[in-house]
Amino acid sequence: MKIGELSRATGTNIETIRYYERIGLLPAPHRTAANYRSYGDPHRARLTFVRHSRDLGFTIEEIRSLLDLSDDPARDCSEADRIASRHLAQVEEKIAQLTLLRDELARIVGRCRGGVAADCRVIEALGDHGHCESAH
Amino acid sequence: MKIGELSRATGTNIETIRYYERIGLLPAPHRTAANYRSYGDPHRARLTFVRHSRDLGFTIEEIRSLLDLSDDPARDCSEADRIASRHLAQVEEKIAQLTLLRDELARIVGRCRGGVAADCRVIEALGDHGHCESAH
DNA sequence: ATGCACCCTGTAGCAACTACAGGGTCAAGA
DNA sequence: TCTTGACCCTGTAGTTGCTACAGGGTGCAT
Repeated sequence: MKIGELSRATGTNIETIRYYERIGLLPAPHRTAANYRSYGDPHRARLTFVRHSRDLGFTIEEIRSLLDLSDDPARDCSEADRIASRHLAQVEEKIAQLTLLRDELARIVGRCRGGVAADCRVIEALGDHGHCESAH
Repeated sequence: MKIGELSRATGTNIETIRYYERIGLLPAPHRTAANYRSYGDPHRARLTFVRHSRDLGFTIEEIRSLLDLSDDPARDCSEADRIASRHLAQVEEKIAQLTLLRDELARIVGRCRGGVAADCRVIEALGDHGHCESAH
């Protein structure tokens, strides 16, 4: 299939597909006589893997490691588990951070009573960390 | 005070301070005879505002708007409230997204039973969105 | 006078794309 | 046959919010 079809089949921007090829995440496909890229099912599967992993927040480098792993079926699976577990921990930490941040923001937003900027509690709170209830 | 002192006083990297000046977020300070930047308390307050807002996840452009607002004390505070509320909504959406993602990751990680990559459930799950329980 | 901490400008790098500019290819319709 | 339009190509530059140099100047203490 041509790049446009692969793009539609995987929900990936054409520029992004070419970008993945350039950084070596996807192998260079065959070319037609007109120099068009021509993909097969293995390419589609690999790109699906990449997109799904990106959707789950894995970095390109993590995905590279995971792909290396799946390219070599004899290798130990524990590395994949380690990468995914570390990522899970990072996501959990991010959630915790954002939750603190949300609480702080909610407190700030809740203080607005209208009026002019000179008396604005939102602006005041942003200018003074001392108003905050938690570290962030 | 010199840039190093301002840096220590606000916990901001020196390069970042110069960057903020370059993009017009902080006004250019006076210079000493030796061409050193020389800051006063208003600069420090403004930088504190910026850093605090960044810590809370506001973008540079949002901060620019908030600063414009606080520079003009006669203006209506509702715009500040609107910016902060919208940001709060974004943070809440991000938390919701990450929570879905965490659940998906936890499911994937939980499936690893060791063994070789050929049988790896982690890698299998990444390659096939069909295993997922929710959209992401 | 010499070492050292500090300051200056300007540019390039990071992640992970995205958006052109400027061109080539191909099939369908007038 | 010509032309229109959709598609493809390469290469480069932009995005966000910094961070990290390189290569130089300044100021104070020993």
